[in-house]
Formats: sequence, structure tokens, C-alpha cells
Amino acid sequence: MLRVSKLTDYGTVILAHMAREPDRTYSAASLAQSIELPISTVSKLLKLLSRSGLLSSCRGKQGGYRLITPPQEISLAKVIEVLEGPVAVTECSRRRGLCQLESHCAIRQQWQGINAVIYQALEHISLETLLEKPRASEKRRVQI
Amino acid sequence: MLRVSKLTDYGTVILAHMAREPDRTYSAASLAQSIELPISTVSKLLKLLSRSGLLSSCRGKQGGYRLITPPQEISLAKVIEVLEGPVAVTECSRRRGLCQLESHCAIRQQWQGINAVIYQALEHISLETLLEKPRASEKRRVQI
DNA sequence: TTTATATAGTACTATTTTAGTACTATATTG
DNA sequence: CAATATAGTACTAAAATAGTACTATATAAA
Repeated sequence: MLRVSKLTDYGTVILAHMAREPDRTYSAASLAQSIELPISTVSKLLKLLSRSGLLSSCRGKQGGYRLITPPQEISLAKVIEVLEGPVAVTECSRRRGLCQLESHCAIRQQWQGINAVIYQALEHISLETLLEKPRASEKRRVQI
Repeated sequence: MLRVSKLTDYGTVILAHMAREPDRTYSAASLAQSIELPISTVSKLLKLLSRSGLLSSCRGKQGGYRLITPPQEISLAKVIEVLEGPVAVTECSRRRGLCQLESHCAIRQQWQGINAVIYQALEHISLETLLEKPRASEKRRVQI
């Protein structure tokens, strides 16, 4: 497990789609059609992304949503934070005092390390990166 | 977000506790007392860990649970897999065909990359590591 | 062999989170 | 003013998670 929610996943698909033509305005309806998801769901997500400052919106005819920031500046970490809150693998991995077990728990700091690794990995991927085909030869390595 | 479940978190605390004296046998009751969690919850987890082959069990007086494998050979990745199934950040990140959006989704491979990074980070931490105090100077770096 | 102890298994309930939907209000364009 | 598109809110349904209770079975020691 260790999942992002379906809605977050949809969110990245929506944003990646928009990132192909970053200066266009997309209506909820047209995105829903392109991605084949219910318009209500797409619409809900676009509202959230708009409130969080990732998208600008415009009502009325010719209205729709549009990326505010260039695709290379929007990371997966940002998208996840916007749609489901700060990345925190365990309750105690984000900050102290959230975990009842803390006093008996020698492992908080290790969870924080894991969390940092995950965060960095997510921060490293931008919407632009999402559109690239990954090179087969590419190295993937973690150092802790 | 991007969490492991509370139960998985408890599980790691239990196992880390057992790893301090890896050759001892621990009863569910004594573990529950040490960790200050309800015995029913601890018991449930121990059963799961036992069925999955991480612990051996023995009934009756002097019975209890015990680590089968040395603490340095049990990774967080393993514990998470045992308690909540394979690590998969998105439905499509583990294997093909689980995601309805696949044909419209250019980003599956990138999710798989993220997943690999997370997996490696989790695989790199063992029960033994969990007990160490992390060195302040330690580098944490991710390369994708 | 009996008793106390401890796990095995199962089934169930409650809670929380996630997902999905519906409806009304408001802004924009022509 | 009419058509279109987002804003906001509230709600329902479904799924996952967490927690509990109870019966069965194995073990060890008296």
C-alpha cells in the first residue's frame, strides 16, 4: 500500500494533461472528456487545485482553468500536499507530539528519514517530467 | 499524507521492541504492556506477523512470539508488505492493467520510478537500523 | 490428568477516510 | 438577457481501517 488517493492520482493526470499546452485554457467538461472521468469528479478537483493556487480560473463563456506556474515548477510533492495535505508516512514523521507512543518509540527519527527520502523523490518530479518518457538507462538510486 | 496505516506503525514498534533482545520470547500481554497499546490490538498484529513468517509462535505457559530472522534482515519494506500488501503508490505503479486510465496516461512509468525510490528507501531500513540513533551528520540524498 | 496460560481463528462493530453526486449561486461573454 | 462555465456547499455512498469479543486449541507445570 502506501498510496496516494485516487483523487490525487486523477489530479496528476489532469495537470499533466494541461501541461502539454500550458498556456491554454481548459474547461472542466473538455478535460473530463479527454481523460474519461466523470465531469463532477474532474470539476471537484479543478476547484481544489484552483483554490490552492495551482490553477487560475475564469467563469463564463470561453472560461475555464489554466496553469499559473510553468509545468517544470510544479512538483508531485506540491500536488500531493495540495490535495491531501503534507506528506507524512506516519503520524510522528512530520513533527513531534502527534504520536502517543513517542516516549516509548525509538524509531521516530528513522521514520523522518524515510519521509525525507520520499519527499525529495516527489519534489524531484515535475509535471514536465511526467510527460517525458524515462530513459531506459536511467539510474535510480537512494542513499540514506 | 501518503501514509502507512496505524496498525503497520504499531507493527514496526512491536518488532523494533522485540529486536532489542532478538532471541527472547515475548507474550502478547507483555508486549502490550511495554508499548502501552491494547492487548487485543497487539495480539491481532502478532498473529498476522506470525502467519506471514516473520515471527514464530508457541502456545501455552512460557509461550509467546519470537523473531525468526535476525533484525538486520527484516526491512521496513518487508513489514509493510506483510501488513498492508505490496508497496504501490498508485494503482498503476505496481503492474500494468490495474488502471482504467492507462491508455490516456503518459505518466505511469514515472510513478513506477517514484515507487522504486520509495521501495528502496524502505528496504534499506532494517529493524536493527530502527534502533540506532541516526547520526546528525548523516547524508540523506536521493538520485533519480 | 487437570489447571492455568497463551496463541489461533473468526466474526463482528464502529469509525474514519475516500469517492462520488447534486444543487444553488455567481461571474463572463456576446 | 441568455448561454456557458466556475464557486461553493452539502450530502450520500462506499471502502478501508481500527478496535473488540468470543471460542477453540496447544503447552507446560503442578
